[in-house]
Amino acid sequence: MSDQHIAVAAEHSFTGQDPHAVEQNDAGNWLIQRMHPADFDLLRPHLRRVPVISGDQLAEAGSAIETVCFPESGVAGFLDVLDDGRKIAVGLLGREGFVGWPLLMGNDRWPHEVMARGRDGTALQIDASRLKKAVAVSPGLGNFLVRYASAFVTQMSRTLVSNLIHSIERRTARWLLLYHDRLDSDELTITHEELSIMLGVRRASVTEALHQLEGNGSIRGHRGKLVIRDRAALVALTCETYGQAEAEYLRLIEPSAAI
Amino acid sequence: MSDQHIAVAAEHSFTGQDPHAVEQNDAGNWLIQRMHPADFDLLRPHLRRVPVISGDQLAEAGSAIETVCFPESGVAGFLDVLDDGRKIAVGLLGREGFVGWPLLMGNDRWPHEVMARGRDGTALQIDASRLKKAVAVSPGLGNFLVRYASAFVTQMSRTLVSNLIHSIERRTARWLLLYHDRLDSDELTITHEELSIMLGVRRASVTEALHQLEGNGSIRGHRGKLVIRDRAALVALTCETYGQAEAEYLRLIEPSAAI
DNA sequence: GTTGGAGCGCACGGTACCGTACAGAAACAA
DNA sequence: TTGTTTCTGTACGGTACCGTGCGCTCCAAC
Repeated sequence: MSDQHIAVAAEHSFTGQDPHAVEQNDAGNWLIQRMHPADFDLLRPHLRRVPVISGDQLAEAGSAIETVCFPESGVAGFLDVLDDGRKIAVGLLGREGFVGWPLLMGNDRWPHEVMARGRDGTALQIDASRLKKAVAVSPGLGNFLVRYASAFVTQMSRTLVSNLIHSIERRTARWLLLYHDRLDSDELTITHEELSIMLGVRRASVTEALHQLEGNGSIRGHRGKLVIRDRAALVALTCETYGQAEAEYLRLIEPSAAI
Repeated sequence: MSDQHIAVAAEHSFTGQDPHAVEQNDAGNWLIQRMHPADFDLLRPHLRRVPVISGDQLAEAGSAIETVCFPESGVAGFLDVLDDGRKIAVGLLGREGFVGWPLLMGNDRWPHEVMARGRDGTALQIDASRLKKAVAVSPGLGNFLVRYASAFVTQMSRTLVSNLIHSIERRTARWLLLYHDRLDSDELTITHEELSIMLGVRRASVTEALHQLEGNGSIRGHRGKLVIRDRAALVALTCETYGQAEAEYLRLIEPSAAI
């Protein structure tokens, strides 16, 4: 967040460059890190590091996509918003992706609400119009970014399956893994209430599920916090709904080859 | 299917053109119809009309995308395949879309199994490599096609929500609407068994749900067939999980404007 | 220290599903 | 006709959820 922002700026001030400039090697976002350097050069003049506070609304369902951001820490929950105001989580995104993939699919409006979660941190932000121009110049960049969208859709698909066939305990295990993957710490800052929204169930059901997970030693719960103690046990509980989407991400993003 | 194929070929034989050539106006697929004529010209030499029989496997999860097809009749169910062989439906596609949208998202492998359903009919098929070349020549075509992918993802998202918050009766109503939209007739050829796969529930639960729908007069059931008698009643049952994705399709596809 | 709120534990009856199973009815083949 | 398969109706006990509500505990604010 702000402190970090200042720290990063200071770190580079001695180079004589714009102190606000973002460099590819110090970017905390995996897509920024792994994109072709020439593509990064297209984006760099327009990238700015901004603070992201847990609870921030990064996008409003139905409104125009004006800025896109590449998280460097924390997570972003994608929520489908119903007419009655209820919100159901359809996916989770962190520093491995970017908030704005619908733009790369030709959509100029947010299909979901996006909420910052997990921890306060930073993101690299760019105006949607700038990104579109860069993609027009470099089709390879567009292809690279839309491959992430493909990976996210796979995650959505697995979430759908998990919701349909698994108990709340298993679904909770899966969601904790999605969180854990995207944060640096084994200690997750999350309440039962928030998990219940993500899973689309009662808060009390989450409490019960977490007790079961505590029972077999895979997690420890404190007030507003959860500590991951046995990841393997969690993975085992998710059966096949965790891992495939993550492998798909690596397959699609790791190689810089275009289709 | 084959009969229709021959009929279409005969219809054009007197023009002196290649009897197998596909014309934009007589294509039954909405995307083919609505794409820019110049883009259609890029595809035309490589398009072929092929029969599609209900039950055909159009794609195998995990295998390479070699051909892409634009259905002219019937529907295609997208299924996530689990390690134990169980299959869960994540979406439905018909003549309004195309089987192969993952390719336009930079993915060279099928993320799902795709099964032809509903009725026998035809599709316009093209080799994936040919389509990629056409998209490389015309970015506008790529943008147009990937916008359909965006609409499909919205449908997936609503399916996820529907599975999470609605009773089997409501989810059945929604699925019947998705079918009905993509077929010409009020009479749907579908068994309880098949619906149960699509909804991820017991076959007996579907039977029960259909009886409820018959009870309020919205459908009539026969052996292997269902007749839609009151669409509005079905729509009402789906609450907000039907309609939004369909509106999104029109918003993204109707105008030929690029972003 | 007191107060207030947020987070959590727990309990109640209710119900919408589940897995399984079996038999009748319709379509089809020989 | 007879058999065979497919589709449908129905039943059973079991359970994993649900909506609701209430009270405890921790923590922060004052």
